[in-house]
Amino acid sequence: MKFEAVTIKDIAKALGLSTSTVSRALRDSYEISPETKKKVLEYSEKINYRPNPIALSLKEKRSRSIGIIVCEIANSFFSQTINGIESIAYDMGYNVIIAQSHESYEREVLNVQYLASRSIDGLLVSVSSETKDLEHLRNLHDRGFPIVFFDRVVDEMETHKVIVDNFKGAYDATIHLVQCGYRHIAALAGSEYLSITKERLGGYRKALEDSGLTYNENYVQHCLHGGMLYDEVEHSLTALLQQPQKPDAILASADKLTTNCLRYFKKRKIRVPDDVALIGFSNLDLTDLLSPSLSVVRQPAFEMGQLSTELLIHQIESKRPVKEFEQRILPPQLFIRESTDKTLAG
Amino acid sequence: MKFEAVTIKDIAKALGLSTSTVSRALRDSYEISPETKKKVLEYSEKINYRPNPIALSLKEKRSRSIGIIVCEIANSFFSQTINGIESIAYDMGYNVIIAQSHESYEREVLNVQYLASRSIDGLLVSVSSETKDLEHLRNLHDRGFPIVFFDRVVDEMETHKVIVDNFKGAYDATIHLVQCGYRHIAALAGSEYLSITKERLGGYRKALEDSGLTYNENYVQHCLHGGMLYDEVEHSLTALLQQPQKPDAILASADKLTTNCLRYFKKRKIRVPDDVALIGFSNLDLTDLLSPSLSVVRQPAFEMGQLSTELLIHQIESKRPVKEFEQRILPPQLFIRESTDKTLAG
DNA sequence: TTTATTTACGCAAACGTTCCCGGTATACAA
DNA sequence: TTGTATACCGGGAACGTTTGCGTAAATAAA
Repeated sequence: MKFEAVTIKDIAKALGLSTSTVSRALRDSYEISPETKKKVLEYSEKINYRPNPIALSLKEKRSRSIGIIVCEIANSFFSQTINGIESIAYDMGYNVIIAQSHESYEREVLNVQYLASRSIDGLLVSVSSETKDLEHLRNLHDRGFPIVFFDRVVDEMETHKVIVDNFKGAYDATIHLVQCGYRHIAALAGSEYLSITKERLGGYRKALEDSGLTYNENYVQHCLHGGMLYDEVEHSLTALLQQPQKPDAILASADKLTTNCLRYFKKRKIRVPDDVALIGFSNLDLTDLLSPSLSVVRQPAFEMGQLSTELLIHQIESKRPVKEFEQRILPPQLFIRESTDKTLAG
Repeated sequence: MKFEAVTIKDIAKALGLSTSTVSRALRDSYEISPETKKKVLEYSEKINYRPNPIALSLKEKRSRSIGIIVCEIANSFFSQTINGIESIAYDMGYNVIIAQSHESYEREVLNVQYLASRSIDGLLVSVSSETKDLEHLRNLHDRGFPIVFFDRVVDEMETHKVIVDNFKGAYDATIHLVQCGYRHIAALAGSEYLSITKERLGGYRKALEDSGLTYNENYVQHCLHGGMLYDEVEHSLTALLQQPQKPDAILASADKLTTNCLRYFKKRKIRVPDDVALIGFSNLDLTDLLSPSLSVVRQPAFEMGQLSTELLIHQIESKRPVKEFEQRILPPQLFIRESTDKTLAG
């Protein structure tokens, strides 16, 4: 079933004008008499004329749409980011096309190719946790295609990047644990390939050292899929709890990691924070309703989306190739709740 | 910054052929000799030729993209539905453009116009909770534009519809409450305009009557924004708890309604289920981790997305106008946990 | 050898829009 | 009367692709 829309030709025919005249009348050109303009405007209003964006795209060699690649939209952080992206994009006359990698490198590559072939004007990317090789993106980038990374960025490419201060987030969270009296603090981290993992582990380690605690390699476990798979988390936690000196606190460095941690403890009837404390990175808006309520490091997701989009559209609309790239770092926020603070339990 | 892609003309020029020959060679037409085909294929592979979808769309009068309108992607039910939609759409060579109404009628209308003007081939809609007037959709539908409703459907329009058996979901949940011994069961419902609200309240009422309990109007409260605004929920719950006979159980008929209910009880230190039991519709995947763990009616969101998309694409690709429309009803699933079952408390 | 058929390719129109390059009609000055 | 602005409008190419039609050469049938 095709859906026939009204075109500029229909208007021209109906009014006995040429398409060029109609086009100019619609764009309010000085070359068209007021009466003709009025006729054209009224008639196109009447038959509800809408310019065909496809035809415009073909002529202008731009589609006024941008692509987004994230691992999962069913992740609070990313859905909040997307809200930020949309708010700016729609205001500036762009629409967004969202693609999910589901943390798979293969799907990420396919998505990039797919979006590129759909002639989008730019790309907003947060890489999958499996991504090591960047050829699929470098390819585009080298040809001058606008790409902005957010959250999960890569060092190897020179583009705009918008991240949260992951080092500080993890540092503050760890210091908080130390202040609460925990001395055996383990880290449950995401994929080793990810920038955020490295930065967060860096903050964790520095906080330990600054507190006079020793950094212990065996206290750090990685989950390649960032907690998407419960089994992975279970495996890592079991390993941590089998250490000669059991950890008394855990820093989880991703949303799903944090909640799956809690799920594990609940299953095993391990009490939080009495047996082990838990703090994690999370943008869920019901961490306060969990049992126990969760202490979290929260990221300004909406703002990250907005900022990334502004940078991207700015680059898209820039006349000259952009050579100077910015890296913006936004502050995380720490929320203290029952899962780390025994005095709050109740 | 524009991004120059390689076209069929470039290939033609380089190989000393006409564009038609190149085009046919690429489509493996029988009219082209094997040698020419080989040359064209090799060269276009070498320079990484990708057909321009914009040009194709213009010619074929279809964009191979479908629009989705939901209230909020940061809602588990909808993000799961979108996953289902994407899984089918991408398989069938369509991409999806997502727009959010944020439960605002005005934004829904704008989104419909925007998507329609982007020449999408079809629309997947779950209306906003404010939507009463359907002119914006009927307009398109009357002109033969493919539209499929899911979850929040409207009676007034003849199209494919995919819903969950809301009546049964609410009925089963209410019967469960009765079986647990609750006798004063209130309902916290969403917007009165929504199909799901009516259906769920219908099931609630029937279950009460079948159990020999009287349906009490004062036990039903509506929240126009479906729980998006905490204040609305607070207001409704306060009204319910001020009834002469305080309810001993509540059926919440939307995701945000359910969680905000819990938030309210937590704030007021109202114990669940001891002071009041709570069961709600929800697709969150951590209702088991809440305090107390939540009894819920869960919807097959992913399947709804898949099914809706299949129906839509089928209609888009149908040669003749589709006149016979289906309404598919999927079964909900009941999960019993601590918030209603005192024997599970722990 | 003549005629018919096949093979392999090019030309040009079309999709909807913009915009450069004209053209014509009227008005007014020389 | 001629020249020349000015105001208004149309023709047609272009964006990248597909496709109906035409046609030359090569081959097969007569």
